[in-house]
Amino acid sequence: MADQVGGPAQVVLTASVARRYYLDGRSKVEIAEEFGLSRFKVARLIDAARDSGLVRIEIHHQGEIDVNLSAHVQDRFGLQHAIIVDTPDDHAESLRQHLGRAAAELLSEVITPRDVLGLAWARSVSAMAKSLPRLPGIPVVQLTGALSLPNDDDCSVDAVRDVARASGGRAFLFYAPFTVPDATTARALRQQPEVARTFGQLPFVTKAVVGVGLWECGQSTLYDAAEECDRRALRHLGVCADISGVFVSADGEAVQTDLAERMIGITAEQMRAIPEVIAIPYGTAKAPAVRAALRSGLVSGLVTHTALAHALLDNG
Amino acid sequence: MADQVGGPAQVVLTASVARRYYLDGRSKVEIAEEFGLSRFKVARLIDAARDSGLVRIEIHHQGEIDVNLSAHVQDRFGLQHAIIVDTPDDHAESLRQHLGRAAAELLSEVITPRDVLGLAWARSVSAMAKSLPRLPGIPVVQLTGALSLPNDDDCSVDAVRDVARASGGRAFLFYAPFTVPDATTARALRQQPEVARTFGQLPFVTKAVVGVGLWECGQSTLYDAAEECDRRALRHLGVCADISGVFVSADGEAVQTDLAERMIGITAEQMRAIPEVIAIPYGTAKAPAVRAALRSGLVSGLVTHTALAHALLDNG
DNA sequence: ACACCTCCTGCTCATTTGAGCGATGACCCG
DNA sequence: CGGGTCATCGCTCAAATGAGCAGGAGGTGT
Repeated sequence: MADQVGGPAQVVLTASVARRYYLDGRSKVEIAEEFGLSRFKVARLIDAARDSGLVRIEIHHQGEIDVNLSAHVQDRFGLQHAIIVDTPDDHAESLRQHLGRAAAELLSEVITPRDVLGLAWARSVSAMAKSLPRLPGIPVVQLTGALSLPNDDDCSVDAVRDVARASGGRAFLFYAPFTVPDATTARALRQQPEVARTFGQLPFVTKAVVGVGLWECGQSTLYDAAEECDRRALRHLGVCADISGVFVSADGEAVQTDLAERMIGITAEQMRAIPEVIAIPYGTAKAPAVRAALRSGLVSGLVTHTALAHALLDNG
Repeated sequence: MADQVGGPAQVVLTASVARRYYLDGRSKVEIAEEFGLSRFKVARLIDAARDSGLVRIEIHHQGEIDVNLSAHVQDRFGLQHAIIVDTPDDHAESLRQHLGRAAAELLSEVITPRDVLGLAWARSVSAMAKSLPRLPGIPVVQLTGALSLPNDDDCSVDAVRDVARASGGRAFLFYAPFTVPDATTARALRQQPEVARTFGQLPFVTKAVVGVGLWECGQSTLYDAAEECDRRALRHLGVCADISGVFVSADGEAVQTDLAERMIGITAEQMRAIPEVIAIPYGTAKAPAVRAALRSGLVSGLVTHTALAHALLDNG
């Protein structure tokens, strides 16, 4: 990379040749004829131009997406898709909107008319649904029950309905909470026609969008909604992340929990059967949970922001 | 050039492929295998990456030389060599030093042991001589007589002697003024052994370095040294530039003058016979003279600064 | 539903390109 | 001056590449 091209005449000649080759798209043979050189000489000049740094090649997208980081993350974690949105902004609301839009673009790009779409409960999923443009007429399946938030403005049922409406496909949805007080109630709820019908579609789901939570206060809506004893119990079981209700440990293993029996939602096995699961996490604090989710192999697509991506890579 | 690559997944894929191709130097076949694509698809992705501006290729030298401008000037005026030094600085003294150094580098690059070097009188030539490193042992020939400047610190004789000493070759030099009061004296001087011997070498000179002056007050040492009647006479003859004593009009034609008979220096024909003549002009005011000199075909190499180069191109 | 239409994909063949090789020439040191 | 050393140059052959073409999928407008 040291500037070892030669004297100034050599530098100018090298630059001219490199310009013709890289910018004007001429072949080396043409250039050789034009400059009265052998094509080998031209090739060596071009090599020298690259080695010396005279020719600088940059890959940079002028949109919101950090392509280099995206590719790096995708490569590092063996993902089918990774979209890293470059936004300095770290307000949760704004972040969610940006990621939602990016995820919507990604989804509408990868979805085909033969897909069956699954949507889990998450604010980021709702944000995505809001930005989603026209989709082919595909079935949309609700993956989890609903969780009420203090300032509740979205819920998965809306998202499923909205997306199904936008696509013109069938909507498999149900009205039930994500968690219930006891396993019996959960079993009963699962027997309900709408729930059973919806969960019966799970094996056919080919693409899903989920959220990821870190099993800590304020980092998972499920955690925040759980009783203290469940919080502690799951922590003791080594739960690190919840992927829209599927619990995994820091090393990516699915964790069996009592809480799961009291939940109305997709299981780890069912999620693993889905060919492509896209997660939309945000906030650097969630890095350990996202790492766990990626290690688990349950998640094959990631839409997030630069800060979290860096956090993932720094200690990944 | 519009960003028409597709959705975010497409963008990331395109960027990954482009990175492998341009930065990692992989072949398209390798990339196709790695990504599970056809090599045609890879080629199209790479084309798209270039067209969309995702891949940006810049050619920029991190030294003093503006390679793009140099190439442009060289191309525009059909020169063998053009070196444009990028210096914001426009103090004549400093400019001369920079250009002198660049010209010295150029000369030491293009000179071969079989060359015969001619040096004209000019401050820039002296500046070059000062920066000139070791040269092969070649003969050095003085092309013109000397002109005394008010604050005289250099003269061509010194330059010739210095260069010859540095190269270890023979020095053909003489001590005579550039201009004398009458043609008879000039003829007599040309008969002098040293002068005759030196001028006898002119047909063998293969490379020469000269200065360029604009035939106006303060833009040519020859003009400044001339009598008012000569100044006017030459202006009426359409003289635009003097190339170390060779007068040319704005359209590049050599101009026959009375003054030439009273000068001890190289003629237009002799200069035209030299395969490579390098000029080292500076100062934007001289642009018309440099254009004339380039048009004349007498000068085939140019070493100058960005401002003058731009001035040349703006109205070239 | 049907035909059309456009875009996308992958093929073939001719050209371009890269890696390695021997020859030539310059340089260095005795 | 002469031998050794090194870099540079252009060639050969095989792989890589680009241009043009035909088939097919998906979308669209009656």
